[in-house]
Amino acid sequence: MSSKTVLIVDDEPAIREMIAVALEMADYRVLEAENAQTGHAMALDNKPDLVLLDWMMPGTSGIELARRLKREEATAEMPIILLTAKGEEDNKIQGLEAGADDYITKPFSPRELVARLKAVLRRATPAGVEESVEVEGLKLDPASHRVTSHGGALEIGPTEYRLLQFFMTHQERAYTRSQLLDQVWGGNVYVEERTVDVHIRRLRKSLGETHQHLVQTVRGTGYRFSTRE
Amino acid sequence: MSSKTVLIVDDEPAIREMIAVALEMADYRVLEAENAQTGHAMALDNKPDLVLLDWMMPGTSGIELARRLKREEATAEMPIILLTAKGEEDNKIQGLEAGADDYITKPFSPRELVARLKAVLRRATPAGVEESVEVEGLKLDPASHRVTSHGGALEIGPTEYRLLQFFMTHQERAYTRSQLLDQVWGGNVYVEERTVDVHIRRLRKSLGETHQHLVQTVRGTGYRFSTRE
DNA sequence: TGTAATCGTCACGGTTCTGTCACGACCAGC
DNA sequence: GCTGGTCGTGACAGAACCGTGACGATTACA
Repeated sequence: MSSKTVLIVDDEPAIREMIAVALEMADYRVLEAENAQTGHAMALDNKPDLVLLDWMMPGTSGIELARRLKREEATAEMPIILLTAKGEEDNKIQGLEAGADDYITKPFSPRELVARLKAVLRRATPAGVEESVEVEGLKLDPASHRVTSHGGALEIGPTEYRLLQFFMTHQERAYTRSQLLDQVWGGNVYVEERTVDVHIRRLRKSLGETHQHLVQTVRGTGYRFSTRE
Repeated sequence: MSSKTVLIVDDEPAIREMIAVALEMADYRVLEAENAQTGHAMALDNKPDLVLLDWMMPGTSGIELARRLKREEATAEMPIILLTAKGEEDNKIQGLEAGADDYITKPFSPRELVARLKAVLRRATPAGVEESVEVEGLKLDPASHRVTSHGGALEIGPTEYRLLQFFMTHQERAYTRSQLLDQVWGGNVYVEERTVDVHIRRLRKSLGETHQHLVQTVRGTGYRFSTRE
């Protein structure tokens, strides 16, 4: 699960900093902008997964920026959370009408912020429907998150599951350890290449005698999933 | 099409009468209550198809009653239309947040009332009443709001009930904590993901030895309801 | 108003998973 | 047979993950 990017647009550095720290601790990537103009530009350039917008800012206000973002094709789907000072509750409806997805009143706790942000992101990212794959009686079903061999369930760990899923959807092609780390582990983790070997081993073990042969070593290169040979 | 029942809750007899006449002419069955307490009781007893609720009433207010009705399982699905005096427009959002389905400002014409009432009813009644589900002797019956194990009643809390209902109508599929929060708790609540674990625990406890195995942990992902394995 | 039920959160501990290492088997070319 | 490189394998410590009991807060109900 790759971490999401959040753009913070607020004119007060202290607030930005506070939010940034909270979000980074929760494993989000953070971008900052100190006014609506640069915020707008960054939203276009970096395509963040969510925008945190201060209501009151010198120059273009947050709500105005929200309207603009919602109006433009490229950013219309981008979830927006408005930040507002206490006592401006009445503006809530205005904010929501401008297209904001949620609305947080200052002061707020970092916990609350992260929780609501998660909730908004959850709503915004519809679950993808993945098809199940089957090969020689070996079946992987993403919906139930299950691997079966001729109907019987297979014991398989999380990483082995992802590895197998990748292989079954990318058959007949050899991948280097490096490529597998990218695809299965996710781009920015530092892991020894040999670690792949260990998980290949574990995957083979999980697959058992019946299906071991599907995971093939390509000496000098890496591994391959194939029914042939 | 059998005629629908509408419950009117308003402290002014004249208004009740006016509405009642309009509705009866449009072939609705009408129930009347003059305060929130009896309104609440009648909503439970008579299960009207829709509730017309005056905002301002002596004692418990209409909006408060709306909140209660939405909170209780038995009446949560019941559509609510709030009636309010002119000039209280600002409260609109409050009303909608309390769970009201529509909002009519006095004074209104009988024609308008009936029209909007029809619209709400149309939206609110999707095809099909909820059917009871049974699996391996475990039965959940939405009508009676009961869970039984081979006929014997099971102690189960509200949240556990909703969780079980969701699971039983979505078997064989793994859900992340996040998805469960969306589906069972409702989109915009801000709750820790681990809270799901706790309710899973409570659900398992309620299900007892006999049915525990149906609620399965999918390590690294979430949970699943399944009869297999 | 007090009591019971329910809820969300936390902290602790057991279990499982993960990444790394070390050792040895295997392979190709000399 | 020797050699350098590659891969399989078992072991292990730390991290991640999940189950569980307890607690305070809120709400329902008498």
